[in-house]
Amino acid sequence: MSDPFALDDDLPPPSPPPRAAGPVPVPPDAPWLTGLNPEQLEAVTALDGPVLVLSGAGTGKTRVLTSRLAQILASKRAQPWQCLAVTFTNRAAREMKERVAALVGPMAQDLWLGTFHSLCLKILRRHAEAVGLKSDFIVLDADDQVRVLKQVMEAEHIDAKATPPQSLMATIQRWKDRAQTPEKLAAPEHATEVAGGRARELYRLYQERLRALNACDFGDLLLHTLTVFLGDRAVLERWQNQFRYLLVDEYQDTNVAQYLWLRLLAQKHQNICCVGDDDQSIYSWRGAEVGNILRFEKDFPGARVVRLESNYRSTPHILGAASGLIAHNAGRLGKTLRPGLSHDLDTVEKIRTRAVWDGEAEARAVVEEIEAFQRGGAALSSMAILVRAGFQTREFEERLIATGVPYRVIGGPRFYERLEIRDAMAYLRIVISASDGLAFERIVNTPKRGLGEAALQTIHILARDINVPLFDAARLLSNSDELKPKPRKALAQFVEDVGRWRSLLESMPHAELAETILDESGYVEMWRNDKSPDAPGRVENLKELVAALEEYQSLPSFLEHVALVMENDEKAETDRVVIMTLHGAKGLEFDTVFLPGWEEEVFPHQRALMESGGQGLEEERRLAYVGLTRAKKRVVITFAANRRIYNQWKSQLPSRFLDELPERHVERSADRGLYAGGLEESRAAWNAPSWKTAPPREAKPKTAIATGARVFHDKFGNGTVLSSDGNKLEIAFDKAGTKKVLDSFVTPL
DNA sequence: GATAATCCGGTTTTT
DNA sequence: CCGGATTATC
Repeated sequence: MSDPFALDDDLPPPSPPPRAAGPVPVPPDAPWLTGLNPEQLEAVTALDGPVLVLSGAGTGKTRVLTSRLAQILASKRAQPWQCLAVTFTNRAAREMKERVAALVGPMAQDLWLGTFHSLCLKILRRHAEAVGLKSDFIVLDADDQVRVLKQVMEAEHIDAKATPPQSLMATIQRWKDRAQTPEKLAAPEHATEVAGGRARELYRLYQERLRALNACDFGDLLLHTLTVFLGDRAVLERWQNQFRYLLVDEYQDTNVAQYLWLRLLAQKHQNICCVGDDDQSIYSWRGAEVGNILRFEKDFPGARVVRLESNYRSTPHILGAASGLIAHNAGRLGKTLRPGLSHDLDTVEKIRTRAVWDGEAEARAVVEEIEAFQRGGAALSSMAILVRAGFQTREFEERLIATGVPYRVIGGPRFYERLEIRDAMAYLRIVISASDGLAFERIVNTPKRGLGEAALQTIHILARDINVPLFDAARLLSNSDELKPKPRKALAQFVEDVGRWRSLLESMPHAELAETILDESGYVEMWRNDKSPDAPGRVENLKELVAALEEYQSLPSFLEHVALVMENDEKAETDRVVIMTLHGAKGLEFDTVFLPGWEEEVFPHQRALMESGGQGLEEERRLAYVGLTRAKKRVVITFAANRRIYNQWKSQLPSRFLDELPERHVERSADRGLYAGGLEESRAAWNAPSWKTAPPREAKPKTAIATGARVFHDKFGNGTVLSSDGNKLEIAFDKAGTKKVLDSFVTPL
């Protein structure tokens, strides 16, 4: 395999950093410099040349980043637009922008500050032609990506069962993460593993298809930008010259493509400052390379390394527990978190572990504690339940609902990823841009207009033959007699509708236009008539979408925003407990953190354990470290002796991580009848037969179902049997109408 | 082309 | 065992 870090192009040796034209000394009492500890001060003021900041959890890395930006600007080393600051999430970007603005004022507006993807998009818009795109190319989200790939696979007669498009997509993403274009993708060894050896070819075809659609996916934003830089020295130099100072947040999460991107841009001035923590690297499964931290000193010779080890967030017990745990990982860069604040060890709580009987008892225990803290005056929003995986949230939700404690689950399907929202946006897209083939496909027969596979195919063939967008092909077909009268009429109606909406683009306010489109297309109507239980919610969401539109200048600017910012803007906070995954919690902090489910195969997760080489386990351990270090005051870890997984009872073994917590920082307890201890004790207890058997399921007597009987169906609810034919029943359901159903799907009432 | 039955998988997730 | 996605059937 070729070295993914090798760049095709021979880059010029870095020229010595040019003397900045008269940097100005910054007074040491500048507001962003006061109160910094010596290491922080060094990280903030070492402006010239490469700097690597190894920043442990809670050591003030955001403070360092924002202060450093303020320092660069105040020293007049660069104008705001000559500074590039990169984050991974929009949330982090927003926070940084706000905090810099607080220090330097409106100048912050002109910084190049954003996520890798948004910055790449900004750059790529100017050089799109160099990679075969027009500058108004669209950015596909995950859903559209898979749909495109699926089409490619179908055209190539790839068996979708042997190779699910999803998994090939994941493979391609990983290639893109490592900056492997189809051409560069070295060894055939990759290509042979997946899709019957044709993965590489499919990758190439997928890229071709994207280009034909004038579209790119998230990975392409980076990859294309790299291609542009490498393909045109003048362009590269233009950007290298502009960005005199680079700052990178969460550096341990960068993938190879992002790393190369940074290295290219920093080559000229060498003023790059990366902030990261190898112990918080928890995204290797999506291409992040912790190794980028290790490479830094090699690729930027003479780099200054600053370690931030004073923790201003957590108590000494929490830090001790977290440090003791993470010490079990091999190959760390090695940092020690020290308490940066003074604590009275007599009053500070040890972290607590608690053994409980099962998941229900766990939820009860945690919620009881939450209520107790609340009675003690703690805000609910100061407490969080951090789970390993999404399925764990349910029992907590149930318990919180039962006790009436307000809560909020972070994560889950996001607003702009919902089916109805994506459909609605496809309508907006096709109105704005007739050439948006994906949008056309998505809604041409939604709601149903009687345009089936046959009609779609005719449109596709014509579009391909005369090389026009699908919508134009549709227009031509609606005036010809290629199609049968019915679909032809439906298509003509659709084309006319879109044309009418398009003519309103200029004259009608865009939110109103969107409302009109959703109304006249019958799309809202479709959901109003839908009897499924989530239909009313979808209608609500569509209303919300229209409301959200008001906030934007125009439809295109709205769609551009949505392409990159797929987050929910949650409304103003009432006081609620948060439930979220450990991954989602990175970068946040809470007074009290509950860490449930510390059991072997739950956490560390089974799949991580199966991976070879212990890499998976180490990442799980880092995840545990992230969890512990979210807490300011106290941590409560729980683990259950029994857990129902996929509705099957299993007896659980306490997580090995429990044994890795240093005893002096931990207070262990167990609910009545349970062992408090670690692995050894519970191994003995494990085989006790008492809890291995789940209560046997009630056997259902098989009764014949007679005409007129009342029955229940999982999907359709209660109904009355009208007639039967062998094992087939015709049933009039109370809510869902009359259906034909097999008797095995209903139960007599 | 719509609807019902069957199959399959079942961590983490941003952009 | 539950649900989403695919397949099978009318």
